Amino acid sequence: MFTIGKASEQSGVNIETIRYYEREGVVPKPGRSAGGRRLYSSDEIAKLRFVRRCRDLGFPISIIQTFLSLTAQSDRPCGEVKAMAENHLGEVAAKIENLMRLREALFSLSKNCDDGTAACPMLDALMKDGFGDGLDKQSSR
Amino acid sequence: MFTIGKASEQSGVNIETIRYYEREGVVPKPGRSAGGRRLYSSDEIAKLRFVRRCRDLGFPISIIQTFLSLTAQSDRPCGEVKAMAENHLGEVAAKIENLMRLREALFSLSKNCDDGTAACPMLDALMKDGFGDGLDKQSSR
DNA sequence: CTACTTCCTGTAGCCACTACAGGAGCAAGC
DNA sequence: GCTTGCTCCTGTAGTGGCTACAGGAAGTAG
Repeated sequence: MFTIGKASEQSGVNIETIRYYEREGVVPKPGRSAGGRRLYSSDEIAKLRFVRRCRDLGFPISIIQTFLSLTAQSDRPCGEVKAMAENHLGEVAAKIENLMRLREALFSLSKNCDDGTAACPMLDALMKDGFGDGLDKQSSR
Repeated sequence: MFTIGKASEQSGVNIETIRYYEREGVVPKPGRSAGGRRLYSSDEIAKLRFVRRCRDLGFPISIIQTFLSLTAQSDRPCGEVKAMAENHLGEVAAKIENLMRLREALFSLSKNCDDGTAACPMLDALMKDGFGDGLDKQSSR
């Protein structure tokens, strides 16, 4: 059994984040020592690591909770998992496209700026009436 | 002079967001009608539109405030603006790279999933010990 | 026994909004 | 003048996913 510090080290999840996950019910409450400290088994640490990897892949907590309940079943319904993963993959791809359009817009705005001169053409373009209002929101968030 | 609804329409900024920007001091407080309603001039609406465009480009509010104070100066120090824009451009490019790595990871995980079968290899891979802990955080947020 | 580290709970802050609740102002039609 | 319905007002709370304290208790090394 491991204290929260060791669990954090081994799972790669921040201590505060582990407690947050516990509060939110993402992972089950661990046992406690006589002095009231959390004690994690290797299995519980594996679960934390799983959550972190899913977060690194950009899955939201709500999806990860579904994943966790699926991993708890002896048969792991692959179809559902695949569908959610591919849906997320689509979102990631869309985000990439948006960001690439954004990058182009930023690039063409900034390349007109000559260093050092007054009357910045980039700010002017953003102030003007007709300029590109076609960028998607959410793109960079 | 325009009420907040018209200002919202013309600037593309949500009504609630306009009030939020006012509270936060992003844009100056507008005048009021006898009945206490906000009244916006065309200039103030242009400022709101400027903020929205910058947000669409992914600039954080703090940077936009700097932009606004720069546009208020008669000479607009282009060097500074360009530096901030290029810095942001770098961040966007980094985000794209991270997301592309993410997309690859998601793709290779999900393509091993055959629909319908039990024992999902994707979930297995994420549970296992040795699997890729090399993905960057923040990448999809 | 002391100093130091790790842990505990609870709360507040981050970003940039968004979503109410409960009330007031205002324009058009009758 | 009165009603209907729309827009607007303030203030507060919620979103996601953490992160950062404050103030105290437990454990450990010398």
